[in-house]
Amino acid sequence: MDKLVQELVARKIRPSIQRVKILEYLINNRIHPTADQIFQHMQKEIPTMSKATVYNTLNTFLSVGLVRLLTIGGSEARYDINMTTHGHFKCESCGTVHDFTIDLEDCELGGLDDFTVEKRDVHFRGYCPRCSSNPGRSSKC
Amino acid sequence: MDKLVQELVARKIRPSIQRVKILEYLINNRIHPTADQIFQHMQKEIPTMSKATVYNTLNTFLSVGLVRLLTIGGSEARYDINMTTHGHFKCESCGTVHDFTIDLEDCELGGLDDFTVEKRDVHFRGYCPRCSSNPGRSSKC
DNA sequence: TCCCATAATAGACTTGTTCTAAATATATAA
DNA sequence: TTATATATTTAGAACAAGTCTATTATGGGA
Repeated sequence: MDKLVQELVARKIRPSIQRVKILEYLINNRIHPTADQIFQHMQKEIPTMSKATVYNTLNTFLSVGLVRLLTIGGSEARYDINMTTHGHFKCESCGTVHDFTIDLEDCELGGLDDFTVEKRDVHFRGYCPRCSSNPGRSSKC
Repeated sequence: MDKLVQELVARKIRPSIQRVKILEYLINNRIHPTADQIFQHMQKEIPTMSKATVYNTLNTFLSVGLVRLLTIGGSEARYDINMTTHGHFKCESCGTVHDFTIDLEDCELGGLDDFTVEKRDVHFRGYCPRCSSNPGRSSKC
């Protein structure tokens, strides 16, 4: 818990109970959760927490580089506390998001002369091992 | 025009006026438009066209692989009629989306054994040449 | 302890997209 | 042709994700 508080203080974020709990959830649940998943979970811990607080907190975390925002596919914003370089794979059957390693430095690129590239995202989609071997099912992995 | 009709018929899509006009727009305006941009434009050609028709048509095109859906960054779905392999760069200043070439075959990947990969998207963000050389401006490129 | 700034809350609001039911258009079979 | 079935379009309601606003709560420093 202390570690979490320090993580926030180091980034000049006041460690309110709400923020610490959300950070704790992100660290312990590396499932690239949506804001709503976080909100649902928080209701168990702090029943009075509002959705706006979840969004405020996530936006604060984003602005200091504590989490990254993923937008794979449709209408879902997902939050990832793993800030190392990696790609994301989303299963089209069960919806889970998995990390994979990728080194874009190896890649031949063309057409980006004079562009200033600041962020690189790689999103793959398809079927995870579990859904690949169980075609037809579309429940939770 | 005939070519457009054939393009649709070849994919077993009935070539209604609305569909042909939307296809024509996508082919002639390779700006990765949003549904709303398409809708705005269509109002000039077919003033009675409803937004639902724009979405219906785009979803039909998506389902037969005539366009691809891009979701770079936030709340904007964009449609791309260029189905060749390429990456997308979005300028964080002016919002335009640019294509670039990339060959993911060259890339070292790890952690995707047993995954069935069907779609690969590469999204870069940063500043386009114009905005890079005009820091501060955030209007149209 | 009292202030002041910051943060949290509830709910209204906005935006993008889908859904629904009715009207219209098109294709097919008699 | 005409009748009938099917597909498409339309307008607006419904929905969902996220933001905004006004109010209340919190917590650190004089």
